[in-house]
Amino acid sequence: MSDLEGALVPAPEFDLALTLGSGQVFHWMPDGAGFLGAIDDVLVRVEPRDGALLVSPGREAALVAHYFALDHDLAQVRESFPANDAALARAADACRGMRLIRQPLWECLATFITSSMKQVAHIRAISLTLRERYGATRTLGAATAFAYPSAARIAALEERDLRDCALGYRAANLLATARAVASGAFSLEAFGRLDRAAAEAALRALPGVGPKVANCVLLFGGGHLAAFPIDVWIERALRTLYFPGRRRPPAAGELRDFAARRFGSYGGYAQQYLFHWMRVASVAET
DNA sequence: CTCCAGGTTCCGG
DNA sequence: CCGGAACATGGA
Repeated sequence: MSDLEGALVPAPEFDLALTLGSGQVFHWMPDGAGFLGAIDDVLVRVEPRDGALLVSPGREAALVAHYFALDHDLAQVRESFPANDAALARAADACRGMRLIRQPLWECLATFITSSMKQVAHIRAISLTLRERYGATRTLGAATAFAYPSAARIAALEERDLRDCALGYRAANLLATARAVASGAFSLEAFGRLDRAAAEAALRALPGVGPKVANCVLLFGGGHLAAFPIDVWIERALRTLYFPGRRRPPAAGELRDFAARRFGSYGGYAQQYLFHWMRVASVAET
């Protein structure tokens, strides 16, 4: 860490550690009182400083502010939630300062393809291995880290190479999707102009992308804040909070429709709060 | 050893 | 549309 002070970016109501630890993104490393990580191709160090974010010297403050979505109006997010939902209000309270960051689309898509049936620690390990082996090296002062490998880079590999990164059956899916992106069959630029339904359909056509991963990409990489990924934790949360004591638990379709109706245009935030709330509660039990 | 993890796909009702 | 089973890997 340098003694040279970098730019100070205003960051009210922002909890950096909570945001980076909430299962949205998997490559940031703790570094003293801050974190070190790549934003797309740029290695950055950020550290909370009394309502602001200290950004490593020479790095664009605007890049950081955009990535961490410091412009999201969290009060408006909370106000959009159902007024009588005490559980959600409690979860939102426990997650004060958590933001839904804007991830580069390709690395978000690729990372969540590798995330299926994996614990967060495993997802982090896979991301790190892929970056170390196939990503571009980036330095910041004495620190070194790696960008996520491009779609073209992964497309040039063989399935064997990816299995060697502990991807298991996900290797074929990541490879085929990388090739679809590299060839232009799936256009990352065109994706940004699609509405939510069209964007979800385009994602679902990719191998290894089902409803859950598609919604993670819509939410974390596509800026669709109404997207509502339903994983095992959220399923558990919805069942226990909103369908208690039901003989046969609601099926996937019913849960999806329920969430869309109940949580509205900032459903993604509701989802992230509930997700984190459930996981913290689970850790507290054990 | 068994169980499960921010699921997807394919198959038979 | 729905429930089941297979699919790799590693930590608890």
